[in-house]
Amino acid sequence: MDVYAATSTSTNAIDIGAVASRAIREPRVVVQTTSEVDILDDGYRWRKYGQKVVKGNPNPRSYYKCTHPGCSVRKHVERSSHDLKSVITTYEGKHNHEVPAARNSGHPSSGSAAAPQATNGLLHRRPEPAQGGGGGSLAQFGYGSAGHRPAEQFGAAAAGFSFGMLPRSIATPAPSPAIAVPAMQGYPGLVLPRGEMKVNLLPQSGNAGAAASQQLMGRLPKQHPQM
DNA sequence: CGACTTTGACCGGCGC
DNA sequence: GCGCCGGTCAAAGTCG
Repeated sequence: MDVYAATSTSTNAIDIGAVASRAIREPRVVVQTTSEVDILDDGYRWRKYGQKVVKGNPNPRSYYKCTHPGCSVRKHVERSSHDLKSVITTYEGKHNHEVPAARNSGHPSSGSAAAPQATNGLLHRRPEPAQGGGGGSLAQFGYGSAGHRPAEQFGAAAAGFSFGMLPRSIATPAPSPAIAVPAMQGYPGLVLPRGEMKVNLLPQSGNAGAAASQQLMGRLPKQHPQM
């Protein structure tokens, strides 16, 4: 269970697939992160609008909406039932605005702004310690679209999405281990706080969505042989 | 005072 | 046709 966490080689995996289960035209990005806290601030402002306990998972799933006017991006956050350290965040839609400069990263120059803990994204009230028991951060991205232009759309989505947990402004100078994925060099916005990141581009574009999800979930309990 | 979280109820879709 | 489940809304309450 704590294999990847213990190895200090926290890994973020990104799975990009097309979820064809639904004819949604909004890009869907699933980010799986290993973290003590379930609030990963990606730089955007979110308003929680609901929480529900879904079947198959004792942990409640939270629903968030981007508070920016005109931006209808939604985000679902739920903790893995098998691994309490795993937090699965699902983004739906893409932001049509810049990240509000005011969160934890207003002034990259100051340096302190991108403090390691802030990187993790603690919101106002959340006394919980970030990454207490050796949480690396394993993030897994699953990308679903209508099923057309997988890679292409991914790029668009990723870019428009900023895709990361951090505004690209501090992506570079951040003293904390914010790493841009080499494989994702095409997407400057793609950054994750601490940990490495692995990108798995699922070649399919037809309907591996379900498969991808399944795979995504399936690999939770069992770790990757490589990680 | 404003912004945001919380919680229960309500609605729509799907499966049996 | 009924029941279950996931998702969203809206009102109240809390915190900064």
